[in-house]
Amino acid sequence: MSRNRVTVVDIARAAGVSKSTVSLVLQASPLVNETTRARVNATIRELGYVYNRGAANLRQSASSRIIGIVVNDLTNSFFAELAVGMDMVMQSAGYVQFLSNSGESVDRQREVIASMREHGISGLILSPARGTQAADLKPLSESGIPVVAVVRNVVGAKVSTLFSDNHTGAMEAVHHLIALGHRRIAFLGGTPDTTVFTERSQGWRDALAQAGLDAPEERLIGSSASRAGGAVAIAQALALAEPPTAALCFNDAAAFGACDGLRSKGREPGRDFAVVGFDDVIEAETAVPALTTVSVDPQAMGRRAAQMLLKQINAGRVEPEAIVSSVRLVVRESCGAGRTGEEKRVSA
Amino acid sequence: MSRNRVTVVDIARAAGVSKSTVSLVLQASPLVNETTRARVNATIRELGYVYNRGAANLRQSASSRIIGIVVNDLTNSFFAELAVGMDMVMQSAGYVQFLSNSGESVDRQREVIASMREHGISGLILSPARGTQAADLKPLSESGIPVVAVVRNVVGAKVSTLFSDNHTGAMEAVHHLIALGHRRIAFLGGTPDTTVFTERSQGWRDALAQAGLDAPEERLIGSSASRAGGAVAIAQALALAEPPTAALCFNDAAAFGACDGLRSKGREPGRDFAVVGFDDVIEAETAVPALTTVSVDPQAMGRRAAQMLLKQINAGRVEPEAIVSSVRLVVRESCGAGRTGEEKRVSA
DNA sequence: TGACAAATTTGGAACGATCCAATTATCTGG
DNA sequence: CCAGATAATTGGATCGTTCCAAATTTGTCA
Repeated sequence: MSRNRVTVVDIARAAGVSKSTVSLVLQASPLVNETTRARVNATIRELGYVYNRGAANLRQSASSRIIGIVVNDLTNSFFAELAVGMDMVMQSAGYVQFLSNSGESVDRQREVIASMREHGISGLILSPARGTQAADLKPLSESGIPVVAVVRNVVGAKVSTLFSDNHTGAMEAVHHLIALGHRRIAFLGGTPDTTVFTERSQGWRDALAQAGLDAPEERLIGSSASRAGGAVAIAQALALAEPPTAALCFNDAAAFGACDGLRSKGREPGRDFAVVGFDDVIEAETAVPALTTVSVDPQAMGRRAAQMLLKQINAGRVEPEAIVSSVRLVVRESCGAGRTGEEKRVSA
Repeated sequence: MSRNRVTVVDIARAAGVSKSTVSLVLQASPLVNETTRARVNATIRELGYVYNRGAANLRQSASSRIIGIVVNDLTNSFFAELAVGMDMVMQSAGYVQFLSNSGESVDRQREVIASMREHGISGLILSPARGTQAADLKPLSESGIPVVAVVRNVVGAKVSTLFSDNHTGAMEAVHHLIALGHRRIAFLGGTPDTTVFTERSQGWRDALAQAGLDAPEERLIGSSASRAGGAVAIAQALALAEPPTAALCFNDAAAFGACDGLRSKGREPGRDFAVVGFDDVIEAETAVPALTTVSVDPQAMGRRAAQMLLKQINAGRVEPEAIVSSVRLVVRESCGAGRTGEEKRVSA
């Protein structure tokens, strides 16, 4: 067994003060005399004392300085960047995170959240697995633990939310493609069971309708929201009687897959077919051709979500707010618009 | 404030037993009578009791069931997959992880580890930031907390290690390129300040030497280990007086970048130039062309690291072991070898 | 029925920090 | 040199659980 740990009492004894004084020093209280503080701090270093946050958290007042983050797929770089953004903010706020992957399983998500709760998280950021019910989050909000839902919605849950403006983003992208002269524009990738899909595909439909163009359902081709899924979807699109000449993809991964699929059919994305993605993950900028995409800036979104949560934790009371973060179309090469040059610095 | 939480005492009162009995029920002790157990469990559910692990951990015996994971770059999918593998094992072992990003900063790494220690982790898996000293891990091992270093080494530290067999993997890749008829083979990407780089580049050198071929230093072109870095490196390689016809890249990200760079110079990877990566991240299989790469299987490596750590935690004493996990060359399209067909299922 | 064993249950003292009220040391000005 | 204020320090109770030794209930058998 590890040797018995050093506690405040040990420090107190060694420094010749009471444990109360040591506690005050630990909290950097102004009440304690400078020389005493120095002596205690020296002893702390000398004995290799490690603060035991668990013990401190026992008093019902204090916050645990732990938050939970649950995402559905860390291997998707969108979520990885989201997590990194959260990590940054939390780290500098002196928090530490439990970070887990639900892998789209509500059961695992439930287990993980329960476990985090036992460990005393003071807040949770959740990118809900498909099929998450409001009831799954009920216990959290009932015990006053703030929750921020990101990316996807949980209908009926009284939690804060942070989504990107999917509808507007999709519309902008489609408008851009129309302006470039395209008339048959497809929507590729994604599964229809998320609000994100609904919003993005509706944006596609609405933009086309606004321009007086057709949005036949055969041009809305779902698939898994991955690189592989994008490849499958583009193949299906090209096989149509009236194949599209451009596509808005559900996300960047699907867009990359669409580019792959085009190449394997001997077509060059950006020249023979316009591809637009959604999210603006890091590789979008350096890929060849650089991906035109609707920038969601997942890292910034992560930071924002973390700030929302911290605000609620500090406020001490749960006051759900709903924020829709705006998006902007970043025009690069894959849509066939003139390359701006500004994006070329990397490969130069 | 949140309403005052439900404790064992509340359960005890409501169920008409003592808190000790409730505690026994919580630990599923066989000592307690069946009917009593049922009654207590019912009360627990009824009152919405949440176990307070922090309080339990106060008794010096118990393990916290928390481990820490620190990686240097979560946005790199190699590390994301590594983390997911660990998450899987930890989740089913009933553990929960603190997961943080050091972003290659030893200072942040130190802070994060210190914070995790205050929260009472019972083990740590670390993919060390560049420049990590053995002294940084000393306090951990001294207090008996097992540490597993993955991917990179920390010289002089008494911790368990899990690396991939970088030297052999690099040699295999180069042998393959030689067998395909290449004579001028470059090594692209990566920075020389990690053991991983040393091992992989040495494998490149040794394989060439074994075949009686030259390994001039000008063909060893370092750069950041990223997509952008790979693009820079290949540009430099093509500008040489005697440009190489093939390259082993430091990792898959650099290899993708090299492909990008080739294309922007009008050369098709796999046809005009052979590219081999290292790691075998998920996209390697679905990219076009599919990337020939040395498979490290990061997710499996993550699972293995987690198992090593759990073993040590359960053993109760720190007994460092060093494991080198074997790698294998996965031949796909980017090296110009005939496509096997087996890899084509996705885009079909 | 009583003696003894086995099965259950139970107070109370930990664990390591915080916080309050109370105490002691130090300073100030008349 | 002392009253009164201020500064600094300090016991002890407390948080929610576990664990031990001891107490109580139940069961068995002569």
